Amino acid sequence: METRPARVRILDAAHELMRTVGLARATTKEIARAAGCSEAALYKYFASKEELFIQVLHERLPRLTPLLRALAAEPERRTVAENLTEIARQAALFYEQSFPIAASLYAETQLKRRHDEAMRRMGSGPHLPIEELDAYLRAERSLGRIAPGADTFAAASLLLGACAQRAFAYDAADARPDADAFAARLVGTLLTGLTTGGAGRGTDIA
Amino acid sequence: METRPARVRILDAAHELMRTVGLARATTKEIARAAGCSEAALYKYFASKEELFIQVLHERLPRLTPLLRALAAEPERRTVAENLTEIARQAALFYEQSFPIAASLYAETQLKRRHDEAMRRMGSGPHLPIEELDAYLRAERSLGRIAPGADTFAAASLLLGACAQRAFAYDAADARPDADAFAARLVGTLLTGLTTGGAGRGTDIA
DNA sequence: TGTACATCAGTGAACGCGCGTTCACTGATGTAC
DNA sequence: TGTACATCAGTGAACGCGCGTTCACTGATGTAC
Repeated sequence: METRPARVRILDAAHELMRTVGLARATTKEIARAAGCSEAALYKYFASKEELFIQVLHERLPRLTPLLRALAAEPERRTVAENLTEIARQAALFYEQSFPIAASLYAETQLKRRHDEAMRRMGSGPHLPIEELDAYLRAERSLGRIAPGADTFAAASLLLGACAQRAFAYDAADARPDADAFAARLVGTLLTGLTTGGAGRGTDIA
Repeated sequence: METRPARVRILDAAHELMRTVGLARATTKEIARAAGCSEAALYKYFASKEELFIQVLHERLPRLTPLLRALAAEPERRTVAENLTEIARQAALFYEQSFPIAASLYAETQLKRRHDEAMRRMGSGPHLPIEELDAYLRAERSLGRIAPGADTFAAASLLLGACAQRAFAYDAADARPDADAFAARLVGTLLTGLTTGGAGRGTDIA
């Protein structure tokens, strides 16, 4: 016997189906079956199927913001390399989870536009992590822990971009790089640069 | 009066609709209307709608490979910074074009799996540009034009990741960074690193 | 040249199916007296 | 305590619609004699 409230079960079922079979095949019939209720019950909790999907996007996708804000507020608890490696690791996992669902919005331009606008009203959106990492890096620069001329926006774009791309570049090949090692290597290269030093292969960063 | 062959018109129409209204609303009726033929005509050229989409993916999406192969074969025609900036610029435009359609496959897991497998058989896929850029960078390392200890794979992931993310991070905010300036800033930061120098703000790289 | 037939690109109209959504309803629980 | 009514979470069955696909067909062009 299922004890969680029906609304929660429906959201979870929809989320799971969006991940596994994709937005297009996440039908009301399948969602109801997975949630253990009737199709009609969906409409007691959500005005429409589109409304249900919007709620899944709001309530079920993870956020990167808490970590980034926390580090920007107190950068000095750890070294720059440690902070950045933790960010990259979490970002890699974040995108791995959220990317497939976020990407599938491109198949439904109209739904995507609704979602984009809702994001904009909340001051949120997929560019936010970049801005927040940028803010963290500016804080580090003020502290003199990275070079005074460092381009913090470019660096934020590079690091988060690599983590995001990891989510989709490797699932045709199904050999995604391990998140920990990947994070360490990215940070090593980002800190040192390609022209200088021979800092080398990631594992000696941590 | 339309003179191009019907097959070409159908592929173009499907491509255009996939970009504009999305995979889910690119119906046979709309494709036929845009191509200026009947729905029945689609089935004279393609076995099914899914087959048509697969062909669009094969025949209409641009490729990054030619540029990357050419630079890997003859790196010394220009400086490393110039080569990388050109790569980043082209990659930014490449992802801007191909990303929305590629992403929408996540809504149709089954179609995506078919496409992924076709890619794998051809030895292609979204991880290929990373490998090719990696190969180019190894060539540069052999020539001594970048540091001997440089992590070429991490660098390739950073640069292309940022270009790919640019394609989707900014279309909710609809204020995408200009491709040229963005490319220059990324390369500047990637070459110098965050800890060293004060190379600064991109424009003085080109 | 004319005629009979073959080929070919393409169509209009229909088909069945699965979808999101709605409607009238039910059975369990709570409440007033 | 018993009874009459109200509320509430949820349902089975049906609805109309739009979809991908198919079928029998057409009219134009090519070809053999």
